[in-house]
Amino acid sequence: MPAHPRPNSKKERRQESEKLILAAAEKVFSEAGFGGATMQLIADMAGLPKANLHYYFPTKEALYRQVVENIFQIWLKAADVFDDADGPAEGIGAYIDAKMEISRRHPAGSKVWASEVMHRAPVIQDYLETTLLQWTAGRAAIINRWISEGRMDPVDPDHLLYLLWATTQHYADFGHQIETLNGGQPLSDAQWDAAKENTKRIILKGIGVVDPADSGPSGQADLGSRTSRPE
Amino acid sequence: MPAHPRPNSKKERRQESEKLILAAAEKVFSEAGFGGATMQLIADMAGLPKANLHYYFPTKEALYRQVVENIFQIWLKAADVFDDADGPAEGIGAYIDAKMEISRRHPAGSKVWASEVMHRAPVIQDYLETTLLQWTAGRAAIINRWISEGRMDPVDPDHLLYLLWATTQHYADFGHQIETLNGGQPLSDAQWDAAKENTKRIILKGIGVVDPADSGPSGQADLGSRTSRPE
DNA sequence: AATTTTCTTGACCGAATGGTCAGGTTGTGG
DNA sequence: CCACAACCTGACCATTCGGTCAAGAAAATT
Repeated sequence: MPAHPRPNSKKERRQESEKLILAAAEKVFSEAGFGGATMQLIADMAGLPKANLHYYFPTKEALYRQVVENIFQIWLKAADVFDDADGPAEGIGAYIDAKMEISRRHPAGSKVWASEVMHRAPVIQDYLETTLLQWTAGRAAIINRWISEGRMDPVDPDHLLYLLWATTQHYADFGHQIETLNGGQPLSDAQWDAAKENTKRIILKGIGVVDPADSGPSGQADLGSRTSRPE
Repeated sequence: MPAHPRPNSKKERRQESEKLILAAAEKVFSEAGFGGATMQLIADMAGLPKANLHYYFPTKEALYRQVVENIFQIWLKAADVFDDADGPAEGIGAYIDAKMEISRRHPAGSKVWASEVMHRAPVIQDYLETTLLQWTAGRAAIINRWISEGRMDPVDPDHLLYLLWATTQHYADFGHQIETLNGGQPLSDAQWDAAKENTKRIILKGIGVVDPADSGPSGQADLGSRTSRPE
């Protein structure tokens, strides 16, 4: 038992290999879909022989499942900003920011998740029925409380959540389409900020949130707004 | 030359067969993705021998391309309501209705389209760069005109379109997730109406559209469905 | 050093896939 | 009725796929 974990300890190497494989798998699955992805392609992208993949992940499905579960965790974690908020302006605004950031930083994972759900969630249906169902109910309760407190319009919480999910996820899943319509260029930092601000402004105004701290100066469409980065 | 085209004329049978195959293909592609779909599966679902598929569509890709192009046409056609409108309330409202209806009536096609774009549009990239680009520019011009006329807030037209696409498409692509969160039941007619009304109300209000003719029953959101789960 | 455990990998396998083709059937125009 | 074209399909093929395995290499443990 080494007092100082050397850079090449057994466990570390295992974790590094798994991480390497998972990263390659996420990319390949996102680009080709589960059916179109091949273990050979993933192996090549990870720079490992195919048989080595099967040492760490016994089957293609096991590897895929791990990729999906990883992105699901990231997805759920973005909810923290929702819970810790004092009101709808802060909570929903920060949630939009957080989910937009996920679309920006994890486009591959977002696509894998979208693909999984689109194909009737063959491997994470249980998560949908348990974790996600509870999560949604909890957030709907928060929204309903805000509504009853008169801090926002009476909207259906479920459909509001769908609206948030759809809009933010769109920037990842349809990123290629957006890029094409943007002259073939990926969105710049300023454009990402503009996307966030536009989305937040429209939705927050749309649900009747009037927060002096966030209502913006006279509703300009200008993209000079700054972005708050939660840690 | 038969004066009256009999029900089994050559051309009619051909069109019927193609239609049958395309319907089966759309379903299989949407459920399994391009890579996961097999010609055998499509053949079984169409009730035809596999070799027959290859008579009408030489390759899997040709069949897939046809499916994608078909849904793209439906997609584009929904734009008509946008063009014919007198103002943002009518135009955008009707566009949301039309696209929601597509998500409802053509969920399989919508998923195929989403999947195609998600995978970097391998077969319809040219459509994105030509038809869709022009379409988008034209609608952005309309929106900008409405803005300059003071009929809505100054929002970025592109991001507004993304918001519309995302929200409406979500009800098809993530229909399975919505269904799971709805207690495993598909959305009822009333729930679809609620989804439409919620979406329209939030977005139209969010972009500052105030049209007395379209502000719904009794101005303030009466919104029949507080909870979307029927008891 | 000896031994046990963990890791690595080229070679291989049965199954499935997209696609082909030859030969047969059916409809059609003359 | 004939001849031609269009249509249909069971059998077949080359390739690729996910997965296995045995034999070795590299650590960890004793």
